[in-house]
Amino acid sequence: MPKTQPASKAIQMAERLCRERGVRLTNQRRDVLAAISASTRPLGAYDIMEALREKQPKIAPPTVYRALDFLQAEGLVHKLESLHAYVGCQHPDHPHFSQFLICNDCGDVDELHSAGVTGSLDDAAHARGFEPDHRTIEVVGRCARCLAQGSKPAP
Amino acid sequence: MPKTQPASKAIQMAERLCRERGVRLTNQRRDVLAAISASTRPLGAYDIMEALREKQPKIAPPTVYRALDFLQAEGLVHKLESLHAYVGCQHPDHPHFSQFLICNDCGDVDELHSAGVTGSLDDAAHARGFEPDHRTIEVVGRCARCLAQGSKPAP
DNA sequence: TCCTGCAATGTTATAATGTAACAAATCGTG
DNA sequence: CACGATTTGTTACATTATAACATTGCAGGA
Ligand SMILES: [Zn+2]
Ligand SMILES: [Zn+2]
Ligand SMILES: [Zn+2]
Ligand SMILES: [Zn+2]
Repeated sequence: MPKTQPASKAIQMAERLCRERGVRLTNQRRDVLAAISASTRPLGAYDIMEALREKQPKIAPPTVYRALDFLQAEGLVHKLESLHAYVGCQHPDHPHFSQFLICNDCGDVDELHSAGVTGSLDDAAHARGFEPDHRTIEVVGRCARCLAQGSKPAP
Repeated sequence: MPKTQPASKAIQMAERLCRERGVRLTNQRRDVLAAISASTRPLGAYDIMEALREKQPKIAPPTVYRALDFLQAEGLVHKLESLHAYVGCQHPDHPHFSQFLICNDCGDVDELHSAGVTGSLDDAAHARGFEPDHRTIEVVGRCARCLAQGSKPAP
């Protein structure tokens, strides 16, 4: 199951959340979210720019990065630090901390929300007197499907 | 305690480990490790290049990145993905998975080795049929010292 | 309605990080 | 020394991200 949520659903959800929060999901921001949501893979900022270039031939990096900043702040997309790429959040309607499973073979990304992981990490931090703010938790390996078939479907 | 290990100790340890493993800690690699170990903060690749420029005025990026690749492969340095920077490993003499606590105020980095964190993360991954290979676990927040004094000692 | 202030976007240029490709030097070994 | 393999040098370029300032668009009040 490469994607759990169709792009249109993600947009509808984002519309609703932004309305409720009194923030503006502008056309730019919606288009960037749509590009990310339409992809089965994480997209880099410049990939997104290419995707938007049809509608906006003159689009430039700051436009994309600004939209990404907004979408991240609203919890609508997450950045994968180890890939320099962005994915849509699967549960933007409630706050959460995520962990990401990134398949080395097929490139699929799975978003987890394990309370145990976050809890043990925060415990370890608190034991050093450290107060966590933002967490980056990413695991690279092989997904169930690729382990099963032992091939590399999408290089 | 910004650093637990003096630079000279880190070099000695690296010398020993590389000898035991039959790999070569060349001058380049030692110099890069020394630069990282001498710093109380994570260094970017270009920071390292600047640090080496005294001895080697003509040094270029590939030289630094190659040394970093070697040092990472040997577990002598770790990369902090969220900072695009590198730190020396505090326990290079035995294999381990690390977690990093990164202070937003003073920039200090603490390397943890919590079996609980790694265990719960691997459990969560296995529950999805995922086989972990490499883990990136970084927490940004405020360290004990900065929480205590409430100021920003080194901006 | 029209002004006005702020948020958002456009635009240009550049910074920061990282790699490809090939040549030259160096090292260990027979 | 000759050889192959590893390491380093060198040049050029690719990728990711931001600074700075101009312009546009939207909302709320006079
Ligand atoms: Zn999420
Ligand atoms: Zn896979
Ligand atoms: Zn370590
Ligand atoms: Zn601190």
